[in-house]
Amino acid sequence: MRIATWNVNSVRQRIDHLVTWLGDCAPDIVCLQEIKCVDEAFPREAIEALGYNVVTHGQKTFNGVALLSKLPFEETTPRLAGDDDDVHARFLEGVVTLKHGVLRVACLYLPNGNPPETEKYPYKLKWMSRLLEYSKQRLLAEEPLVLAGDFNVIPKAEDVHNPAAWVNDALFRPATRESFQSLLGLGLTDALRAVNDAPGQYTFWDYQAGAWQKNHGLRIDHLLLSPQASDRLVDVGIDSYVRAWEKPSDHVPVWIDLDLETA
DNA sequence: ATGACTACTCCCAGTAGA
Repeated sequence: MRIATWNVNSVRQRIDHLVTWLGDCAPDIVCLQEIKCVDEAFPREAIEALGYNVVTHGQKTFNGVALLSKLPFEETTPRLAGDDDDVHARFLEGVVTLKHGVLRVACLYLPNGNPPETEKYPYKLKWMSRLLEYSKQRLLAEEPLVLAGDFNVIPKAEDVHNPAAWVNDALFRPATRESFQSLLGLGLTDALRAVNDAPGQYTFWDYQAGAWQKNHGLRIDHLLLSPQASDRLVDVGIDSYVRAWEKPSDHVPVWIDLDLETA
């Protein structure tokens, strides 16, 4: 069972890349972020033609998330609980049936939070505390659970080329990193770090200033696993090669292989 | 470094991203 996450930075701009990569990677479930379109504008036919079920939670211009799955969805739920006034399309949960029980996958696009002296940063921290509460509740079920997406969090200094330049950035501020650590404190496992402790495992390179060519990247796209999922973790990969394609997203796909039997 | 890219939008200069 391969589960992937990718911030595509506009699915309509990236549909050719997405179709090619789906063929290369052959994931069973995919979490997409920043689709940047309403549900009706999502290019679902091209993806359904590859055998995927498609569920979107879109928004005009900004944000927007989608789930693709070769297994049928038992249920899908948009929006993260805890703030009825939050209209950003940043969260979509899907449940699929396994041979024994279910697998729950939450696709998330966590707020960026910059500039940190504006209301954007408190919004980010509140969103993270809502995610913490969601995770606490879901972990009580003791089921395979995957939180996958663009977290906009640099967890540690080894996850950014020049950490000193990022100390006051919303992606790397102490309060941001502490909130991410509290997720791990609940018993969630950072999948990449479970198999690879090397520095520089980047998932994002800015478009500006030759960041890709200089390998000035960030690790901000993550898959967090409940104990029932991390027990089944076999492999993790970062498909950084797509960043070298023409007109790429600034993020690249990250995937995990879980040894789970399907029905 | 006032910067750099890319994508969006009541169409095109302003906003957002990270």
